[in-house]
Amino acid sequence: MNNSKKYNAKEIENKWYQYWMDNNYFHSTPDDREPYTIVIPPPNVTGILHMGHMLNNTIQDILIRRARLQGKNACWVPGTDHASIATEAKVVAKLKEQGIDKNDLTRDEFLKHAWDWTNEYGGVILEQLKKLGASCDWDRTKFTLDDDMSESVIKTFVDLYNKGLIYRGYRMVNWDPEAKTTLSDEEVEYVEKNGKLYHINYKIEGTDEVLTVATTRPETILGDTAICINPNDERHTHLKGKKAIVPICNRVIPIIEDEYVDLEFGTGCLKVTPAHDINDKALGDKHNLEVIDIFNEDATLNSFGLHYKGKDRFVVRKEIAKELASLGALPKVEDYTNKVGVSERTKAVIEPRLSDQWFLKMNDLVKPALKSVLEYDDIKLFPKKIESTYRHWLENIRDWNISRQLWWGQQIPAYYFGDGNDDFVVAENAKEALELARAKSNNPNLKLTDLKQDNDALDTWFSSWLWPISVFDGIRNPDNKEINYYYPTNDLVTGPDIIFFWVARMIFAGYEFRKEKPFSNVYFTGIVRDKQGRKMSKSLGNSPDALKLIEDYSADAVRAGMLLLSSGAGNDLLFDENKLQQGKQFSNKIFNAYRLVSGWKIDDTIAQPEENIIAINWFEAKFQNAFAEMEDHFSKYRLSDALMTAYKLIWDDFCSWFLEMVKPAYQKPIDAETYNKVIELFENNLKILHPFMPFLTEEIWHKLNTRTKEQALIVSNYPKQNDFDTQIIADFDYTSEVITAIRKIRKEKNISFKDTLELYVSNKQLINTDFDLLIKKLCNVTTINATTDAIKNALSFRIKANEYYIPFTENIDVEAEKEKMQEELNYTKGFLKSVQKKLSNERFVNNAPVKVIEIERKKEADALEKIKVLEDALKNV
RNA sequence: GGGCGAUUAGCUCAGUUGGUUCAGAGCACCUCGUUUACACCGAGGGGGUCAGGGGUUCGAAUCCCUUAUCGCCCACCA
Repeated sequence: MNNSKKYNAKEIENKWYQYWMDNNYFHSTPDDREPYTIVIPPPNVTGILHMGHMLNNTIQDILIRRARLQGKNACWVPGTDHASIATEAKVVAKLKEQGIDKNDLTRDEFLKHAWDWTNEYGGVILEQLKKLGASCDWDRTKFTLDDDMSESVIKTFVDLYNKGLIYRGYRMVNWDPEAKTTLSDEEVEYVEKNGKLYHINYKIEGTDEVLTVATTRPETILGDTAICINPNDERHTHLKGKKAIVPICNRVIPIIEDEYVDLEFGTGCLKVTPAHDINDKALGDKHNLEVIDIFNEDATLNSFGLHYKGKDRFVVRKEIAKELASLGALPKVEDYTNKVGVSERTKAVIEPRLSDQWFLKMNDLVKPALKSVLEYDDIKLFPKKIESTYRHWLENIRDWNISRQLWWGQQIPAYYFGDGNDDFVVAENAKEALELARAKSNNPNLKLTDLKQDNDALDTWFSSWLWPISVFDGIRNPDNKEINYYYPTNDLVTGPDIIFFWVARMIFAGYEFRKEKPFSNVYFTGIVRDKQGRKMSKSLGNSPDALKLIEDYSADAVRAGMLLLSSGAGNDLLFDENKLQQGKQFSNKIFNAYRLVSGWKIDDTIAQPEENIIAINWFEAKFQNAFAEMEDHFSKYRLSDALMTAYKLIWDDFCSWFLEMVKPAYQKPIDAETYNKVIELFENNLKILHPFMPFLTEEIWHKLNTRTKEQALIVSNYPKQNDFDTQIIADFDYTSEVITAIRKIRKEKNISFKDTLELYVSNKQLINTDFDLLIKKLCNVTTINATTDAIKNALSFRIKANEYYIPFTENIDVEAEKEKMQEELNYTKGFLKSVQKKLSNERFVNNAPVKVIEIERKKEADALEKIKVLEDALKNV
């Protein structure tokens, strides 16, 4: 027996993880069992474990371990994401430190650096997940840039292109000047920024008059190609048909009219810069305006910027304001806050920019995804309220810009063979492209070297949206055994922040490429915040080191602690280390329960005491009750409630009640029958706790299980759900109240536990008499006798509405007790009055259900009885 | 600007169809206790006008209206 009173997790956790791996318990291959599949939301390959990952992966591991115990073929596919823009930015930054400029490298040279980086630092997070206990099938680890994954992506692109769903277009897109790439709408976030609203005067050609427009981006005047007024604006009627002169560049531009202009905002005049604003572009298209792009790709000004050429837009903004002021063209500058779009990754301010990009048409893809979630309930979202967000996005979806001006990712499989807009083909490889190009160009002499592949890479999410299919090779080999077995997967556990980036798009991909949903349930975790409710972030320094927490508290404690913190799906959780401490204490409690049991001497010659039989029957029912409750929680994805149920079952019912009831007297042996049952019940507790705290439970399982009926807990069988005796639970609840009441009397009256008390009961029919034995054992009452009138009328403590009596011992302050009885009497009378008032209300009696009225009548009768007894007792004192 | 959600004990949260069990749980707190698993323990206990106001009903934490505060998502107002 281990003499340490404390559970030492460290060595134990490493030992068991190794043991599970050595025995291949995480590995899954298709067989005739029911599959249960989860694909991990692949973390960024260069990422490290943070609190969000811990929560998210703990939940997945709980689900997968439970399924494994249920006898399903559990398969959890791990992997990482190449995260094109984030990783490329990191690599570029690292090269810069070494004095290397990305622009000086060829694509291949750059990719070599990126791969070196990935191979060196990538995948660390997967090792960290092992520390957490994640039981992923590591043999299946995937990376979104693996050859087979990339092939699937390219095949998909070609397929969608051939279906006419992918097109190339010259559009206004979100431009990240720092990463020098476009972004999808989802990659842009809007932040409130304090800026200025500049009022700028434009001269009217041929007059001395000026008109004033307001703008937050004065540098863009150099790209102005019109001024727009509202035709209904009487202030500006005289301007119709005239022309304005842009200050500084002195370009003459038309004054156009459009009802789009808001009469209320600013001066009622709008400058139109079609190259740099999406609305202006629309106006420009409508009125056939010239498009003047004044920016380079890094948002410095180009030659249209005149003497500002080469300067950054924000520098120019300040300088041009000065110049305008000196020209007398800046009548007013006011403070102004507005929402500015920034890159989700680089935080650079986005510029709307016109360029050639690839787009995926969304309208048709959305249709089945809307129906499956919102109409057929084929895919369930937890929490359900997230469905309205989902619906809103899908109903307002716009085409997806899938091209990125990056190298780290799948290169777009479009090959150009000429300078015309349409001089390109799309194919899975260059050889196929050549054939297509020859046909399309009617030039059989085209050579491979005449083809130039598109420089752009695909959006990362264009590979991750295939994840549940591609990890089973279902794109390249749609009929393979694995995809048919594991797909659709069961549960997806992810953060709500990527519902559009990823979750919705996987649903699109599922229906488009497999004609079937990718998963049945989506569990959205909340955001992990600090105690003050702030988001955890590097800059605030409020994010604890995940690995250090595992080190300090053990993986089990961290897992349990995170879950204890957690509320339902979708709710944020406020991280508090005390909860991890609670998890650790729980580990220790269980460990000590093991120590107790393991110290018992077994004697198979002694008969099983009656009270042990009743205790066992009770706990068996109690266990089934809790187990059913847990299963119900699981069915609703209320994992923290499920854990809490197990926590209370083990700590309160098993340790505090059950073990105390069957515990043999000091240095006395325990009968073999009881002992074996205790072990079995202990093991059942370990089974239901295992998904939450896998290491501790595996450790104790092996210590307890010397009968080698099952090898390892992780692959043992979950308890069976049985009908259970609810009466015994109710009887015990009643008994425990009696026990608590007796303990309370002892405490209040300072009666030592060593002093034996006499207990009398007025109505033996009330309870299962077997429980009397437990009362005796746990309360040190020698005899339980039926009351006599003499006892009833004597001074005594009354328990449970006068059903039990303990005669006063000599040390009792009789007057104080009398006073208490009087108080209780008064309260009861008041209570009776309120009940009777209710019962005398005709409308209540006429309208309320019979059941409710009966309850009130019983309350009345009970109160009357209680009053009578109290009055009698007081009289006799 | 539009949509969604929240507000219940000191803290974090449960409360499914309005009616014993509805005012709860865990933690924290208070008191007592070192009894032969565990003080990371045991036993006992206190604590809430269910955000404010109004309404429907015999009856409301629960349904309706309204006010306040907070959060999230979406949106091109220069």
